Amino acid sequence: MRDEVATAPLTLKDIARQAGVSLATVDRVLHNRPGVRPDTVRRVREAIERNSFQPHVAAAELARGRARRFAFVMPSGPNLFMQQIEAYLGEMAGWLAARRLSVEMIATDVFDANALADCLEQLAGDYDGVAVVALDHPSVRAAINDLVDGGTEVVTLVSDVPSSRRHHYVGIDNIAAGRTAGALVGRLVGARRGKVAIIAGSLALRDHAERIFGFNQVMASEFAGLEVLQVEEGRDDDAQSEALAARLLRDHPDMVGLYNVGAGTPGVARALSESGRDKEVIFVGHDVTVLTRKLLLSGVMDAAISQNPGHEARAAVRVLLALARGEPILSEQEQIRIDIVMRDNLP
Amino acid sequence: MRDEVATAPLTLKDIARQAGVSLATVDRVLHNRPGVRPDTVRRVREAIERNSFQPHVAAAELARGRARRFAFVMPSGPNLFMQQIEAYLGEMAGWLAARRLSVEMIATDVFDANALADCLEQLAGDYDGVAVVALDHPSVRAAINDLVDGGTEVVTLVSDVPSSRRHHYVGIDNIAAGRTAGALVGRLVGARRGKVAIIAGSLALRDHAERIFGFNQVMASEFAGLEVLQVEEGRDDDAQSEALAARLLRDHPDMVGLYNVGAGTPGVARALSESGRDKEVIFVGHDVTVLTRKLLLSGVMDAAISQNPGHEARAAVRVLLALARGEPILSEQEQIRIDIVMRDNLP
DNA sequence: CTCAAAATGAGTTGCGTACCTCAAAAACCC
DNA sequence: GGGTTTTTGAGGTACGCAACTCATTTTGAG
Repeated sequence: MRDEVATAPLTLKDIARQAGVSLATVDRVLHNRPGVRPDTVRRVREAIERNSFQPHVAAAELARGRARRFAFVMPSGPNLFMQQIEAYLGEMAGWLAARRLSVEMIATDVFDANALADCLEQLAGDYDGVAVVALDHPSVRAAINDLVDGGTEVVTLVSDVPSSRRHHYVGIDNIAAGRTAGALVGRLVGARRGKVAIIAGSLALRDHAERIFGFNQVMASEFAGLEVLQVEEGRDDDAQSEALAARLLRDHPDMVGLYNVGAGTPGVARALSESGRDKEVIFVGHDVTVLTRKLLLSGVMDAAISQNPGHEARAAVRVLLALARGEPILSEQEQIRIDIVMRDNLP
Repeated sequence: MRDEVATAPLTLKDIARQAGVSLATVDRVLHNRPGVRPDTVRRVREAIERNSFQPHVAAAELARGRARRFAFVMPSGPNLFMQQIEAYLGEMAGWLAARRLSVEMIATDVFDANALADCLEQLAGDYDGVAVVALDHPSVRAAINDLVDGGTEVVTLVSDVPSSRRHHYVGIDNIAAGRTAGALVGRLVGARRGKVAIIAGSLALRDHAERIFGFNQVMASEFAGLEVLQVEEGRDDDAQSEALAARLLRDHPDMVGLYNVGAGTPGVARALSESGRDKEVIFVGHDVTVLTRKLLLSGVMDAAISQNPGHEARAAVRVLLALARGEPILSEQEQIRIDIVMRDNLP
């Protein structure tokens, strides 16, 4: 009992013969070159459809000659998550080399919209594709659109600019991530009542704001017994976050839940441990790093919401490559899932 | 501030020149063909190392000519999970065709070790790679080893045969999955006390047994307040599982948790809903399907442990392809994660 | 009908590798 | 030293497509 799923041993020559035209004409149609009558275009297209012909990527890749260059535009500074993405790109080095792809990292101040926009503008023409950890700002949007118009493939990474004409967004739905965090805190707190604190990096960051929105949504609709405190901003900094958490714990002896929206998790965890209340306060944060790993294992942290950075790095490269080649994107594959990571399913 | 990650514009001709030999000799070394002095082999290898040369996959693929054939050996019968895998392979049709890969589905009775072994033996020589939902049995192990010896790449899918010489296992760690389920049930039950029931497909299935093992491990060590009932076997069947669940609910009014290890989740859910105790009994099962999706959304089901079937299908194909090409495997990419899926992070 | 413009055919070259043949050179044996 | 075997070189062909040239045919406008 065998069931064929896919085959395609045809070549362009076969298509040309079937369409009753020459190879040159098929080539013109395939690459949208001018000088072909609409009727002829139709005949060729039909022959391609009829045989569900797919150009042999290996042959196409070999024939085009020049290598492809991709750029990853990422925030400068000691950001662990970004370092991880870079590390994962490094692991792909062999894969990239075998496909004659080069990936270059470009660091900019991601909080400065104009600097980011300038940086993007400078890339025009030099790269076949750009992945950018974007900032949703008019000048960045314009820069992205300019790149797209110039023929560069653009994907946004981690943080989206939905209003731009970027070809793809590689990252999670942050509202859903916040909802997930909320549901976890609420459910793990259980029947107890008390207060829930939120520490974010900055409310000006789109992803943080969205997470908080989702978190509050769930808390309001499903966990009426829990009172959500005003959001505190820790600037994604360990020391600041620790101080904030310590103060919150002191001021609210009835705190039962704590959600850290951005970075600074180690600091928050320290405050929690030193208060001696790490077992009673449910603590949920984001991203699995060496540090959060330990916190999950020791039980200080109850769950981490994670967007797999390795997956994001690879997905960005794959999407850029598929776009550049004109291949369809396997959307299910490239979609970044919201991972709930607890002690027993640590990757 | 730019930082190169990977490049490789060299060709075999460059390697030949650097090593002071001809293209033919480089070719001989690269493909382990005989007739080259050890010293010459070393020189060529060094030149390859020194330049971290990577053959251009597109060129290699084009040159080898013939297409590759892969076989997926899967259980016959109306298994939703397997249908999903097949569906995802269908979605890859374009991707496969563009690479001149063919994937064929072969159905067998996966519970009959000898039938499975026979089926595998018949594939020898016809396929470049085989992915098999295996059964851990001596004759299956022998069949897998025979395939490997015959030069066929073999990966086990979903269910492993660790003692065989298969090249790779695409699936999750089922003990960890069971542990995760246990931790979820225990934590979501919260401070309450009572009984926890387990319904499995069959204790003879390796993956089910492992999940139960992990589940019990966690319950024993961390949730002493919960009494785990004896495992019931529902044969992965909806009706049987429903009857079992109904009986368990009747016999144990103090049941607070329910873990369904295999299929049959809709049946269990029906029993739970009809008992009117779906809100108080924490229900954790496996896999996200159209049906479990609804159950998660309605709240009957509290969490699903999921191994992404789309990921498994694609990973199996990618691994087989990488093995056939002699490329390294991106292990982090191909590792199947244990997904915790709750209402708010439904994919 | 004429002539220019548009459309098409026929052909070439090259991409980097696999795989093959045959001859020449080197190494080895006695 | 001669003869044999092993090792190496040189070269060719093929893979399927991209990208190009140039000649030829077809089309449409006037």
